[in-house]
Amino acid sequence: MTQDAGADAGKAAEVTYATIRRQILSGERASGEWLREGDLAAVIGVSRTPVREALRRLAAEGLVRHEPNRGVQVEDWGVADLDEIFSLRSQLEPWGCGLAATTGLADLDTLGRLADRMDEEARRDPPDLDAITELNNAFHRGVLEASGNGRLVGLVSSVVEVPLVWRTFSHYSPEAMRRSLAHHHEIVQALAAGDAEWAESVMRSHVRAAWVSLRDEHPVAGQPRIEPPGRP
Amino acid sequence: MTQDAGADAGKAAEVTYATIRRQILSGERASGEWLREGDLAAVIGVSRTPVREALRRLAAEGLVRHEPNRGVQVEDWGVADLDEIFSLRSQLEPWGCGLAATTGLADLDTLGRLADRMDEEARRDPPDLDAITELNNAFHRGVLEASGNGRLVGLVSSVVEVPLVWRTFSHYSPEAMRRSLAHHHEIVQALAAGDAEWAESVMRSHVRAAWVSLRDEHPVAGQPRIEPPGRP
DNA sequence: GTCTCGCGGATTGCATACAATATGGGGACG
DNA sequence: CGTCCCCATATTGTATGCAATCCGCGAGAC
Repeated sequence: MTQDAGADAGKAAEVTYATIRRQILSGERASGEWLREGDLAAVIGVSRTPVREALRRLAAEGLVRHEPNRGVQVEDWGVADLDEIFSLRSQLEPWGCGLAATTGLADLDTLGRLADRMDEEARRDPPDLDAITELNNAFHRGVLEASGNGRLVGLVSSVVEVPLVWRTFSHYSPEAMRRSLAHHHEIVQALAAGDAEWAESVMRSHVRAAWVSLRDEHPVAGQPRIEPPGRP
Repeated sequence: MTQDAGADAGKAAEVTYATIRRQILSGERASGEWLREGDLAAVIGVSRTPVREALRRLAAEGLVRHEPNRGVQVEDWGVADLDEIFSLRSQLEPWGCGLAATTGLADLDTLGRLADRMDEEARRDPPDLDAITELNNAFHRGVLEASGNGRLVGLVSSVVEVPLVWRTFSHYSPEAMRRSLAHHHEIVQALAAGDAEWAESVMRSHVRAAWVSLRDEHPVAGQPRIEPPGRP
């Protein structure tokens, strides 16, 4: 009864997977925490079998680490991971965004509405960061889907599904937030104009601005700051 | 007795996973084929539990498709997938190769030896395509590992692990084969010179040549040929 | 003749019982 | 007093039994 709410999908493995995944991404399960099959089974109200299945899926996605005969623990992430993730994003997302400008697949109305709704949520006091996060992820996914390359969507998703990154907006300053929201509208305009280079460029700015914002929130004393690479 | 050979690793789930994965990549399991848990368990000599675990892992990696309450079937791939895969590769691998030129992480001796051994295998009559495939994959992995971005290695691996691509060399003409082998040596030289642009450029040529070779081997009558995108 | 309903076999999904393995502490020995 | 071994315990890995679901086929009604 702990989590199932009213209408469970009839699939124990699925709700187990969704529950644990959500708990990890929200930070409810701390990095390094051991996930015992028995405990999870008892809490969620299923047997160990679907729990094992869920843990294997999460391990394949890189959210948890599976040590044979030892158990499963939540993966831990640091600034080095942030650099890996964002250097990849700043390579893939601008490219996909540029493609999306010319495929004609982009649903500009939907993307525009998502950007508008993010503006609304941001104006609330206090802003609903979870809602903004969800809208932002939907926006980025929508852009990449318009690239026409389904694997690109999956790759970027698998890379950004990390607590630090997933909750990007929790770390934004008001100014960074405003700039990010403005980028979204500019991206829609670039896509509408069918200008691949513009679209690519805005998305690159968007991603790299996020990179810097997150880096500033996660300084690691003693570790040398690695500046985002760039052309002189 | 079917597959376990002498020294099984003591882990039924692991050997099951490895067995099925190898069968799919080698083409032994055809696209669209249904993988019944019971059958696999009987053939491999384990119970259904580790089989289910292996199938879930393979599903998470995209090698098989899992339909709830129906079963698992081998994913089927076509020319469209080839285009997705190679447009991604021609974006990621050259970038990673360029990075590898300046990180100083590249083990040039090992990479050089891999390229040499591929030459040797190619000179045999007939060439051992499986051996060449293995060496080639090790070479590409080695280059990407030298980029210093571990996630890049995983991403590219997950994308190229498709039968059509995995056995790239089975479709090469002698000329394409020679050119490909020459590229490997040139990549090592570019890395040794620390010239990122050279390294990136050679890898891009290498990947795009492979793209064209594979496309020519998998023409689909009736479907319009989509030329690889390129700048004028 | 065609459409619908219901039944039977096959297969997956889940739960539970048992076996294998790692961990930590206590005691004997040097 | 320190070290090593051994066993108790917790946890994972595997096997098996049962319930739920899906698919195909055939009988019956219109």
